[in-house]
Amino acid sequence: MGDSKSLIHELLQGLELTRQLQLYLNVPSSSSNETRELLIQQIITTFEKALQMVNRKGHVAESSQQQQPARTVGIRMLDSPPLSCSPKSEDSDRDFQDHHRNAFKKRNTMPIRWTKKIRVTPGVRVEGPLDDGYSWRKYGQKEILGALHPRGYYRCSHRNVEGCLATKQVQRSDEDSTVFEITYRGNHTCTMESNVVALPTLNPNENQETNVNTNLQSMRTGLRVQTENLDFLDQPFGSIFSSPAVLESSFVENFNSPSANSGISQFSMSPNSSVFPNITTSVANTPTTSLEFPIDQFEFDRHNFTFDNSPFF
DNA sequence: GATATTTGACCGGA
DNA sequence: TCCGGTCAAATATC
Repeated sequence: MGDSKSLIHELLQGLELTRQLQLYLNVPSSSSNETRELLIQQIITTFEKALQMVNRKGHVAESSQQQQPARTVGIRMLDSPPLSCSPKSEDSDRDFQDHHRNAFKKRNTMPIRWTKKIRVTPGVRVEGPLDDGYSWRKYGQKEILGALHPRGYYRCSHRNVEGCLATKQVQRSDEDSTVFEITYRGNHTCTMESNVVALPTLNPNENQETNVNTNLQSMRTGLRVQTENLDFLDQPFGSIFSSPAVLESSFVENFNSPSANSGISQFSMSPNSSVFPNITTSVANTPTTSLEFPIDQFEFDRHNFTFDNSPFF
């Protein structure tokens, strides 16, 4: 029963992605090129998932008594960009807005959730604002049982203005204190483009480094990548593309330097210290990133930095 | 004064 | 009942 629904959902998602791709084929720009590739990737992934479901269904039918190992697809999705986001989720978001007060008092069970890991390595200072392009406001911090470090809770700054319900949680890894795990929840429904640093690509496998580098260079040159055409970001699948391919820094300051606030953020981050250039950028619209970090180097953990969804799933 | 952060209290799912 | 997630008042910063 649930499998059939999921299957239909995946197929519908593939259909929707295909339509979006069709739209993007009419948008001649470099950023949309990357978006197209991303869409293609998503479409492939979606149909792979659908096939997996079909296979699993068949397998279950063949041996109905055999226990399935904890829904591997579902687990994957938990840590993935919100491909699990369904057409239904738009209604869900609306519901959240209608009843957001009640809804957010409850444990956030939003299915749109994905995690990434970021390693912060002391040593080399790189300057520049590097966040996920959104403005976050911290609304809570909590000690987590069994965790050495508290978990920070952030919500989109535009929540009040536009009712954007995106949230994220940031927690420092117990095993490696230089690693932060960031869990994103919900889609950004805000249209504050000024805060959106282009995140057009999301290939977590081979392009991650290049993409981030590209984004950094875009920021470095003061370019702002147009997001006007990324209307689908507000759509159920949107967060797939708004998911942070770029590492953010806002959490670091809250864990390391809660007071410094210069308006210029300076920090380092590179998958390879020799790859990433130093960056200095003013980020007036991203107050949470406008800090000078004590952390000298901000480094992609190329092994840990993952959407855990290779390739997305 | 406006805005952001901190932190203790509360709520509710598991 | 526990504990993660959120609220909201107090506080800090600009």
